[in-house]
Amino acid sequence: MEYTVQKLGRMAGISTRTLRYYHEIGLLVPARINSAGYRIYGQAQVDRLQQILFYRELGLGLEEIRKIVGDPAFDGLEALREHRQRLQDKRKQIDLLIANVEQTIASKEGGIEMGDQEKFLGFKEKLIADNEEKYGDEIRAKYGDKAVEQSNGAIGGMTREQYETWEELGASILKTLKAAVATGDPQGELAQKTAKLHKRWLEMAWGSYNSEAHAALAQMYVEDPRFAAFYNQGQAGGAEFLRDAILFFTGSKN
Amino acid sequence: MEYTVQKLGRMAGISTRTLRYYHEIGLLVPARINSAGYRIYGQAQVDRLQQILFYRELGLGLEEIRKIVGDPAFDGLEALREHRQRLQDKRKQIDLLIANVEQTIASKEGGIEMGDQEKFLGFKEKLIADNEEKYGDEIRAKYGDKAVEQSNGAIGGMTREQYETWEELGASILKTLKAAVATGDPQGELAQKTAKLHKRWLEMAWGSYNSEAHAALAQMYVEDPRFAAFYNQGQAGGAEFLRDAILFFTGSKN
DNA sequence: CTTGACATTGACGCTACGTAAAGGTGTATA
DNA sequence: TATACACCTTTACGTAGCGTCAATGTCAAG
Repeated sequence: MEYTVQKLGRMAGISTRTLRYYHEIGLLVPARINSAGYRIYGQAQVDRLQQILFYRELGLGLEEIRKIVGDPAFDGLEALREHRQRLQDKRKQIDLLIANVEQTIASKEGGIEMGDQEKFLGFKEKLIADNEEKYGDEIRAKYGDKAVEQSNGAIGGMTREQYETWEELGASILKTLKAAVATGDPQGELAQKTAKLHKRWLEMAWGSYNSEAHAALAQMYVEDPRFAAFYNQGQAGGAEFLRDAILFFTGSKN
Repeated sequence: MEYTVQKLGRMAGISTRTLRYYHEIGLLVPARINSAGYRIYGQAQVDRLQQILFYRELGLGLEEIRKIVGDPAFDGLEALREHRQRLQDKRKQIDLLIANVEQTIASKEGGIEMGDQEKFLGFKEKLIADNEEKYGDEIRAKYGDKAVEQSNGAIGGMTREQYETWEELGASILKTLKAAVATGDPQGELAQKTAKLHKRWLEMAWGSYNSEAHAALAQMYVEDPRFAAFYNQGQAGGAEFLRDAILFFTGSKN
C-alpha cells in the first residue's frame, strides 16, 4: 500500500503540512519521490509515523522523539522518566499559578482594588518560592516537613490586615535601614533595631523563626541581585549592611 | 529617580532585552530618550512595570497584560477567571500526559517491548479523552459522576492480559466489519454481529454500557476524521456502515 | 479542453525574548 | 590625554511546530 501526503495525513489524523515538516527535518522521510515530485510513503513509514505520533501524544519534543525512534539502542525508558519529571515540575508550577490567580480573584471579588498588593505579590511569591527552592531541602532536613509547609502557608494564609501590617513592617525596615546605613555601623543600635524588625517581619512570613535560616537569608540578600537591588533602594550597600547587621544579630543573640 | 535599562532591569529582576522588547511592542515606553539615545525611565514606568510583572507572574500573555494595565476600565477580573480556566484545562491535560507516560514506563519496566500497544495507546487515550470531553458532561448529568470516573478508570486499570484481550477484540471488530461491509447490509447478520462485538469492546473500555452513549459514539466515528480513517482501513465507507449497524443495533435492542 | 482536486516549494507568522555583532557614550584612571 | 571598561544603541537571526497564504505544476474525470 502506498500513500500520498493527504492520504497518509487523513489516516493518521494530521495535516499535510506536518508531514512536509517531518520530511524537512528528516524525522519521517518518504519511501520515494515519484516523477512528479510527489512524496510517496510505504508501510514502513506508516509504522514509523505511528511511533512518532505515539511519543508526540506523550508530549515529547520532536528531537527527543527522533532519538527514541531513530536509534533502537537509545534508552527510551530513561528519556520517559526524565520527561515525566518535567511534566511533574510543570504541573507543580501550574498549581502555583492557579493558587496565585485564585488568591488575586478572591481579593478583587472582595472589592479590594489592587494597589500595593499588586506591586509586591509577585515579589513576595518569589521570595517564598526562591527561599523554598534554595533552602527548603536544608530546612526540611533539619526541622522536618511541617516547618517548610508552615512557612509556605503563612503568607498565603494571611488576612488582608495581617498582610498590610506585614507590608508596613517591610516599609519601616527599609526606612530604618536607610538611617542605619548612614551611621556606618552594622553593630550599632540602629542597625540592630533594623535586624530585629527584620526578624519580626520574617516571623510573620514564615510563621516560625530560627536564626540559622535568618542568617542564610541575609546572605541571599547580597547574592541575589533582585534582593540586593531591593535593599539598595535609596542608598548603596544596603544589602551588605543589612546582612552584616543580621549576622551580628543572629550571632550575638541566641 | 531616573533609571537606565540596566538599573531598572536589575531592580525588577529582568533583562535589558526584555525592557527593549516591551518598548518595541509598546507595552512599556520610557519616560524619555536622552540626547545619546538612552532610554530613561521614571517612577510611573517603575509602577507600570511592577503591574506588568505581577500579571506576567500569573502566567498571562503580554497582549492580555496590555489590555489589563493599559485600560483601567477593562474587566481584569473576568480576564483572570478565563485565565484560571485555561490553567485548569492545562493542568488536566498534563495530568493525562503523566498518567500515559507512567503507564508506558510501567509497561516497559515490565519488560514488555512496545509493539502494537505503542501504535494504539495514543489512539486509545484519545478515544477516552475525546469521548469524555464531548459526552462527559452529558453522561455525568444523566448517570452521575461515578459513571464517568468508572469509565475513565476502566482502561487505565486494565491488566496487561485484559488490555490484550481488548485489543484483540478491537482487531476482530475490524475484520468482521470488513466482511460485513462486503454484504452491503447494515442490518444483516454479519453487521449486527459486528455491532455486538463493538458493544463488548465498549463495555470493557467503559466498565459499563448504555445504548445512548453507544449510538453517540457511533455518530462520532463518522464525524471525527481520525476515527473515520481508522474504520475505513481496508474498505471505504466503513465508519458509516458501522454507525448504521450500531444505530440499528441500539435501536432494535433495548 | 476545461475543471477541480491534489501536489510542489517558498516564505512569513506566531511567543517572548536570548544571543551575538558592530558600533557609540560616559567615566575613572594611568 | 590616551585608554580601558562598563554601559548604551540598533539590527537581526534563532527558538517549536506547525498554520496559512501564494504561485505554480499534475492528474483523472467529464
